[in-house]
Formats: sequence, structure tokens, C-alpha cells
Amino acid sequence: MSHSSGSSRKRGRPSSKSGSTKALKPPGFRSSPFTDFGSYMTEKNRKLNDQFETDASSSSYGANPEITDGGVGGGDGGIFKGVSIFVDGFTVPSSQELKNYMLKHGGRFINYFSRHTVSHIICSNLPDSKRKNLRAFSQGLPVVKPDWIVDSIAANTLLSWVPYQLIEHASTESSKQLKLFAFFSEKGVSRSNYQGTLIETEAFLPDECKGESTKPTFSVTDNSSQEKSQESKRTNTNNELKDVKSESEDDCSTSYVADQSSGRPDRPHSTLTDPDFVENYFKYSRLHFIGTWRNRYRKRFSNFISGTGSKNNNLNSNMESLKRIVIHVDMDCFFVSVVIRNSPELLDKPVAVCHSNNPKGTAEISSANYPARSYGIKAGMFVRDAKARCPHLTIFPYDFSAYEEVADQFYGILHKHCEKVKAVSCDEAFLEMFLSLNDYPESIAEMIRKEIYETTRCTASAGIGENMLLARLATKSAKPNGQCFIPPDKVDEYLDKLPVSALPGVGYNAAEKLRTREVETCAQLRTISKDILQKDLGSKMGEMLWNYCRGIDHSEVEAVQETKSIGAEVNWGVRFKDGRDSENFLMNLCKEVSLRLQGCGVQGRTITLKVKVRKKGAGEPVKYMGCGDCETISRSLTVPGAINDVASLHRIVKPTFASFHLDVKEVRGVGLKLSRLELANSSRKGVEESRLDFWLSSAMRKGKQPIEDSCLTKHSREDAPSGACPSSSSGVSQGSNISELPPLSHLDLDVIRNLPPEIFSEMNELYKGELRKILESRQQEKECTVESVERKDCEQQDQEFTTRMQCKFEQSKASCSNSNHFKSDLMPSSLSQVDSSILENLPDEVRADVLKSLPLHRVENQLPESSKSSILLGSYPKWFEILRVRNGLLSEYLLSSASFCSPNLVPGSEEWDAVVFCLSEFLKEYINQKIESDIEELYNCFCLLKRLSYDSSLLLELYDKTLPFVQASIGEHYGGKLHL
DNA sequence: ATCCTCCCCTAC
DNA sequence: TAAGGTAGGGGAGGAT
Ligand SMILES: Nc1ccn([C@H]2C[C@H](O)[C@@H](COP(=O)(O)OP(=O)(O)OP(=O)(O)O)O2)c(=O)n1
Ligand SMILES: [Mg+2]
Ligand SMILES: [Mg+2]
Repeated sequence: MSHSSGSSRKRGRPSSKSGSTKALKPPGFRSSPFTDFGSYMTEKNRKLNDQFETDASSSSYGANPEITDGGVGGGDGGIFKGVSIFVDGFTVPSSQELKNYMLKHGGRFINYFSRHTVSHIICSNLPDSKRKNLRAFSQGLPVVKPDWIVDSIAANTLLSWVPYQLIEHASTESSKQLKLFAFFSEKGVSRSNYQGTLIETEAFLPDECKGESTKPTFSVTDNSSQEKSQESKRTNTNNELKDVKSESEDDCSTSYVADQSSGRPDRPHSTLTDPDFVENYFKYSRLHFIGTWRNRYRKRFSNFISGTGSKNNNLNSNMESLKRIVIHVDMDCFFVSVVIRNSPELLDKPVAVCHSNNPKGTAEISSANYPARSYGIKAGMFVRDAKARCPHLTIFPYDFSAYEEVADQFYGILHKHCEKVKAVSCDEAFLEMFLSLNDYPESIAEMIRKEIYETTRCTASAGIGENMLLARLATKSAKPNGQCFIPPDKVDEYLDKLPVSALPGVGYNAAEKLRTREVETCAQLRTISKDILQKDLGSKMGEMLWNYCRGIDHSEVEAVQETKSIGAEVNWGVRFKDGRDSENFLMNLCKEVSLRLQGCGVQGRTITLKVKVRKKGAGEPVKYMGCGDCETISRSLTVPGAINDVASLHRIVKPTFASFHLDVKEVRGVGLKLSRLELANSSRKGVEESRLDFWLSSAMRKGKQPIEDSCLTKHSREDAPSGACPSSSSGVSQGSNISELPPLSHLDLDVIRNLPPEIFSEMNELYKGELRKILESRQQEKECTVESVERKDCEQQDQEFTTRMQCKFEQSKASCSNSNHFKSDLMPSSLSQVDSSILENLPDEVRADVLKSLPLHRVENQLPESSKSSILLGSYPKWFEILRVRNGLLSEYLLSSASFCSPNLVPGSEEWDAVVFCLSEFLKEYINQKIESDIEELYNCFCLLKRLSYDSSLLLELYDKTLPFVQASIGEHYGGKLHL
């Protein structure tokens, strides 16, 4: 190995004091999530206008608008207070003018599109493709013509944006969707709050500072003269806490501690206090930022990604004489470098990026620069530990939009120099090139690093090797601000003393396992046979280790592959006091995931819900608002038709959550993820066919429709007539034709009542008039839920079948009523539905009380039936009731009764058998009724029954007894089997 | 064998 | 106070 840059390491240290931010690059292309065209050349001189972190440092403390308004000196608040626009495409007036308008009148102009920071998208015209997919492309935000801004200024007041929407209300279906969507996601309502916090924080940026100063810092890092003199005078150890204190008394400073200690009441941010926690949380999460960066990159650089490397074809004339070279480039202490890039005086001082400067705090260090690392400070460490090691550590707040901007510049440079770029993260990528023998990879790396530094004023390091592994390892020894080439003949020497933990893929656990086998270095690792490694660490891991410790890595430098899953999770600040909290949170999580899916234009078939629950005995977490020591449980459900809309997601998520039988007070984290993704724009017909395909076993498919595959592809190319979200069916429990809409029971009636009449009418129509009925009956009877109201309306029909079933039920009841174990009082005395629906219709809190007797945590399969509550036995007759309701679907009930419990019966006892018999007779009747009309319903029922049977041996028995029947019946009618 | 579900692990 | 996300790889164990 050789450090090709012994000298270059020192080279290029910035020494200029010029803090001024003149554009080093010509103005480039704005970032847009909507176009393929990249935006990596964002203008530098915009950077202070869209600061994300200034939001963070003040908004979370809820600084009073009055206070901050006063502080600004700008005074007037401005007509666009609370408005944050993102300009898409060509506009009149130009985006530059719009930006000036916004800034002049108290609004915000956002370069980096994120629906968390943008309130309105400004756009002059939309191509048809976007118009059709409005929801996906706008991510639920209003898309408004620029006239709105101009007119508002002329009127000197903020006009309603509604008349300026790019797409008019009534004309198209997608506009209807937009409006409804806006309602369901509460954007229109809750947004004002959100904007409120944004505007408060904007005020922290005095106009004068824009060009010159760095961001406000927690400690003394500003360029302001006062701060600078302090900085230069003080000695290390003494001043830090003093600094913090004195700053906290200095009301002119924007110190973090000052904000926090300025006598405001505590406002702990958690799901308990913030109904929009999900949305707010992600705005400030660094891990969310780096976790979602990839998707933004994909969109912005898709023109570079999708094109297959053609330069290689150029060269493949004499491929043999070329050597493959991999270069790995990684920005040095990225988050820190970016925020101090205009403060060269800080380069040799310990600096870290963190939300908090509290020396007792548990906020995490995101990145620490190299001076700070010499104190042992590392990413992920609590700020209090960092401060303990280095009291004079300077803490900077995050600046996410600056990271985004620098990352764009970084990738712009990489793509310019190389066709094959594999993005690892926002600050890190692999380049592959095939060089002739007289080319020096070192000079290429040098050139790239130089350009990165000159463009971003941040340093990058590079590693060069013959494969990705070696390049990556080389980067580690090159850092900071250096580069390193590991030539093939130095590989073993380099690896010998390398700790195994330095190998990519070897984390804490693998390193520990190896350590207990007294393997710490790659040299030691090489002495172990592949067989042993595979036996001890798994087949893949063993193989990988065996290769890596010899410097072997066959993996290819490929562009990003297709996304396999999309999800969102929150494991911080999650605290529920009751079912309403958790319900609200789940709904917001569904919204979030739905938007992300739509943003990517995909739908998913497998829905996975993950929950973290406080481990028994675990106290309050060390980390403030953290999740602490938890048990993680997850459950997934696969539906035949892919979904990505909130309503369908929620319809599945809610009962799945309930099926965990958790005490919500113990929940510390929730995640929702969709996999088995499909493109969202396949036609309805294609979806229908693929679902039919899904229900039936392969045997039948082959026999019946050999041509189907080709048909399917053909159909799916055709455009869906209605644009976005063609399927929209959950595939489970689709009761009627209101498939796009959330079930009535999920609507907040208070909100509905207060809707503008015209929107109410529109919704009422969509719900076929049910909405009005509900409001009316709700007027009289408060306890009554939507569901039961629906039921009342349909009560008189379809008595015949039910009557027959009643007889059977009464029969079986009678036949075992003499058993002394039989709790006959738990059985319904008649099928008077009142009893049976009570539980379901209880308000969540009450039901939670009723269900107190259930175990707090997940009901394990092994749990004896007797320990479960028997109250739900009374809900079996509900099965019958289903048939009385028009279009009543058993699957719907099964899905919603995930809290289904078995009766307090002894397996194998007479009464047990009676119940099983009764239910199986019912099921058979139901099958007969549905076999010709609704095979999907039967499929759904048995999927759910199967799932429920994991928790209930009674239902297992029922499932086993009825499965043959349904399969036989399917075979008879369709010549196949349900594919379960 | 091959799939699926429910985990755990890793990296940024 | 503080913002512990995201996505892929892979293994164990059960169902088919
Ligand atoms: N636990 C972590 C790891 C990383 N990051 C963020 C901050 C980092 O700046 C950025 C890039 O991660 P790197 O691993 O590349 O770390 P740095 O760039 O900070 O340092 P290095 O010089 O080692 O690359 O990701 C984070 O917030 N938390
Ligand atoms: Mg880095
Ligand atoms: Mg990195």
C-alpha cells in the first residue's frame, strides 16, 4: 500500500478568511422532484435562504412569534408569513423573482423540495403526465399558479390560494382526489401550525447576515466580531460551560441554551403533546435525512443513473489492455465540514454537529471533525459524553438543506468524471473506471478531490483499489483530506494487521463472535477454513469473511437497483396514553407511508407493521424520549391487490396493530413498511387479472389460461382512465363501490360537521348519502358508532339465511347446555344483535378497559385458551349478523376483529365441539352463498382465518374443518384451488 | 428444494 | 430535554 498523497494531505487546507458566499459556480438547475433533470448545481448564494436548521433550533422551543419578530428588526411579519414555496419548472414571473417576493414579504423560498418544509408548489403549467398523477407528484401539497403570489402582493394581503390552483376542482377526477386527499391528510387544517413554526424561525436570519455569517451556533462559533474575539481569547477548559451560561443570558445571541432556558414552559415533544408528531419529527431527524437521501438522489440524477454506461463501450475495443480501477470517495466529517465550510478558523478546533449543546444531554453527535475525534468523540455518542471528553467542543446545529446542496454538487462532479457511479450515501460513492496502463488513478482521484474542494469548500478523501473492498478500506487510511492507493501486490501486507471490525459488513456482533474465537485481525481470520467460518457465522457471512480477509471482492459497481420496500418508522418520542393516541399516530404513519409510496409511483402488496414495546423490567430509557430496551414484534399481511392509499393502508394497519394485544402505554416505537412493490400505474384490468391469478393455485392457472401472461403485460401498458391509484382496493374486505374512500368509521365527525357546505356535499355524495345520515343520527345518539348506524339501515334484509342459521345455532347450544363447564350466560340468549355488537362499538378506551383481562403483551400461541377472556364468545353470533347486512362481508369482520378471542372452553370438550360445529356450519353456508359471486371474499376469509388461527386453537380447528370444503367447492366451480 | 414470515444485523 | 431512520442482506424455522 502507499499513500500516494503524503504531501497532498496537507495540501489545500483552506486559509482564506473570506466568508463571503459569492457563487463559485454559475447558477445551475434548481432541484426538482418532478423532472428528470438534475439540479446538482444549485446556486450557492441561495444557501442561507432555505436553512433547515434555523427552523430546528428555534421552532422546537416554540419561541414566541412576538419575540422573534422583534428580534428580526424586519418588523412587519409580511403577507407571506407561514408560506414556504417551491417553484417547479418555468414560471412567470421567474423563480428568482418569486424568491425575491417571498423574502421581501415574509415568506420562504425552498430549494430542496420536501413536503415537510414546503407549503405550496408554484407552477405555471403541468404536462399531462404530471396532471394525471397529480397526487403523486405534488405529494399532497397544493399546486398553485404564480399569480397567487403576485396578486397577493398587489392586494397587500394573503389571498386564498384555492382559486389559483393549477387544476380546477370539479373538472377532473384527480382534482377531486386532491381535494379529498388534502382533507384526509389534514394538510389544509393543520398546516397553519406547521407554517407557524417555520415562520418564527425564518425570523432568526437577519437580512444582513445572509451573505456573510455562518449559521447561528450553539456555542461561540459565529463570525460576529464579539464572538470571534471571545473565541480567540479564551483558553480551552474553563470557558465552555461559562460560554454557555453567559450566552444564555445574552438575549441577542441565538444560542441553543439561551432558547431553551429563556423561561418557557417545558414543551416535551412526544406523541403525547403533538398530534402531528410524525410529520414534525422527520423534519429534524438526521437519520431520516440520510435514510431518505437515496430516493431524492434517484429522482434528481435519474438521467445519469438510468443510462447504461456507454463510455465503456467506447473503450471495449481493447478491453484486455485495460485495468479495472475502483475509486471510493467520501467526504470528510461531512455534516461538520458543511456547516463550517465558511468558518476556516474552526478547522483545527474540535467541532461536532448535534441538536443540543446541553452538557448533560442525551442528544446524539451526528458527526465530529478530526480534532474532535482525537478526544474520542464519535458519531452516535451522547453530547454529554462528548462534552465530558472535550468541554470546549463546539456544537453546530444541523443544516439539512446545505447537506443536500453539497451532496448535489458532489455527485455532479462525480458523474462528470465517471460513467459508473454507485451512490452509497449522501457523502460517499464508488467510481469504476477502466484505465490504460499509462493512466494514473491517483491523478484522477486528485483531480476529483480538488474539484470537490473548490466547489464545496469541503474536503473529501479517496481510496483506490482493484475492487470495491480495497477502495473502501483505502479511504479509511486516507482520511482526512487524503487519498490512498492499495496496489495489488500490497494487499496482503495491508490486510494483515487490519482489525476484522474494519471490514464492511462486520459490525459489533460479528466482531464479538470472532473475538470470542480469538480472531481480531484479518491475518488471524485467514487461518480459519471457509467451512468453519460458514458454520459459525452463517453461509453468506462466512463466505464473505473468507474472501474479504484475502482482499477478494467480486461485487460489481452497479447503479442503484430497484426499490424493494418503502416504509417509515418512529422510535423516538413515542408515548401513548390511550387508544386514541395510538390510533392517531397510526393514521399519520399511514399517511406518511402512503405519500412516500405515491412519491415513488409504486404500490405494495405486503404490509408489515413493526412495534417496539418496552421490555418487561426496563425502566425509563437513558436517552431522553428514546425507546430504551424494547422487544420488537412485527406482523405482515399480503393482499392480492397492491395498495398505496391511506385508507387501504389504515384499514389493514389498524386491526394488525390491535392484533398485537398491546398495552399502548408500553409502546415505544412503530414502523410501517410495504414490500412486494409494483408500479402504481398498471391498468385496472391488469390488476383484476393478476388478482384472479393470485387467488387460485398455479395448477388451475396453467390449465385454464395459458395466454394470460401475455395479455396481462399488454393490458398493463394501457393507461388507466382515471389516472392515479387505479386499483385502490385493499384486496381485503372491499365492501362496496366506495373503495377509494376511508371507511365511514374512520372519519372525524366533528371535522366533517364543520366542513364548508360544498365540500360536505361532495363527500356526502361519494359516500352515497351515508354521511348525512350519520350526522343526523349522531345528533341523537352519541354512543352510537358509524358502523352500527350503517347496520340499522340495512337491518331488514336477508332474513332467510340467518333464520336457518339461528336454528342450527340454537340446536347446538341446546345440545350441550347441560355441561357444567359451559358458561351459558356467555352465550347469547338469542341472536339479538345488541349484545354481539357492543364490544365492537365501544369507544376505544372503554374497550381497552374491558379487555384489561387480556395479557399486556402479545398473546402467544402457547397461551392456554382458558387464560383468554371469554367475553368475545358473545361475538360469534356476529358472524350471522353479517349476513343480515346488505353485502355484509365476513372478511371485513374478521379483519376488524383481530382482537378476536377464543371462548373460555376446554379444547375437545363437548361445548368446544359445539361451537366449532356451529361455526363451521355457518362457514359452509357462507361458502355456498359466495362461491359463485365472490371468490375474492372467500379467499380473503380463509387468509384471515388462517392468520387468526395462529392465536386461537378454536379457529385453527375451524379452519382445518372448513378448508377442505371450500377447496372442494372451488374445484367444483372453477377447477382449481384457493392458493393460500 | 423453495417459499414465506419474523426476526436480527449492518451501513450511512 | 430532543428529533434512535431506512433499506437491504440474510438466517431460522415452518408451510408447501
Ligand atoms: N451514526 C451516524 C453516522 C453518520 N451520520 C451522518 C453524519 C455524517 O457526516 C454523514 C456521513 O457519514 P460518514 O460515515 O461518512 O461519516 P463522516 O463523513 O461524518 O466522517 P468520515 O470522515 O469518517 O467519513 O452521515 C449520522 O448522522 N450518524
Ligand atoms: Mg464521510
Ligand atoms: Mg460516508
